[in-house]
Amino acid sequence: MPWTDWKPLYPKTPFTESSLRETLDGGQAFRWKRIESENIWEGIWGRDIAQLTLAPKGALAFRFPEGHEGASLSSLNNYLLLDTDWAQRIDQLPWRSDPALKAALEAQPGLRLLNQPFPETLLCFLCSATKQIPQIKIMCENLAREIGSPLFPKGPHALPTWDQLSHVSEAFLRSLGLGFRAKNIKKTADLITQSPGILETIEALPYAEAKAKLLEFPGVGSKIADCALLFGAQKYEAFPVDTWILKSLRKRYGLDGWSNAQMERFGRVHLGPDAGYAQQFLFAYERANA
DNA sequence: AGGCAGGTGGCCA
DNA sequence: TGGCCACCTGCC
Repeated sequence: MPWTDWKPLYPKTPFTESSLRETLDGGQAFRWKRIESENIWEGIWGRDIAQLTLAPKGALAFRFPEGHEGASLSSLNNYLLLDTDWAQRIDQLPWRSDPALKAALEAQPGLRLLNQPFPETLLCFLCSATKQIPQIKIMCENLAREIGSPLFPKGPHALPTWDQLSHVSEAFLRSLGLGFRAKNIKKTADLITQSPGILETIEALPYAEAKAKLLEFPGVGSKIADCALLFGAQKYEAFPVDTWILKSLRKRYGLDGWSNAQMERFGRVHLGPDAGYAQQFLFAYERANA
């Protein structure tokens, strides 16, 4: 596949090699891969595809497949949230009074959140239950290849839409390696297609109401709902509590014996309106030190 | 070979 | 609310 020439992008907050990797391939998104032996990342979101690489001074360079540049640049800018002042957001977090958070922030300078399409974020995280990142990526890849539409003739595939998912059987989803997640995805697809516009509605709702609606979908519990809202709907109050955050809060904050619900509440109360952003640092930090 | 993994939901006290 | 368990599948 021929690509255009590299062009520069200047994010308000600079990247590093490590923050680029952690942002694209650290568990927020599941469709980025590193091109062999080169420091190039290739990723697909919605109906767009791009390659990225680090440029001098924390800038990025990007390119698109030749002939498919279309509206991609504004989409890329929006996806990567290049105009967001992440340093300013970090400064608002309570790191001054929280040594554990301070250490996590300093370990991953340049880490940021992505702004992924909401419907596919929900799908990816429905796949994520009790799976590790490499396995989740394989499931997403299978879904895209077998059910999703090609981005352009002979091109790679987008993740399937919920409408496309509603047209396949649970057995077929199981054949893609989804296991018990197949039933949840199938049922969720049926519910979504029965209520046209429901995901757009949910995405536009305030955090608490959006979460309550998401919890009505089978297979979507508190953690998956928070991931979909944080990574796919820019609800930064969302504080997904997974096994890593559980470990982090137990070990570094001394919250032994707390329930997941209590942990969630602690995160949102202690870390504030950008709790989800802080969560991403704690998550990366805990995983790096595993 | 058997246990465990970015969880959820059902059941029981 | 809290504890316990089944649930697919693949990897260590």
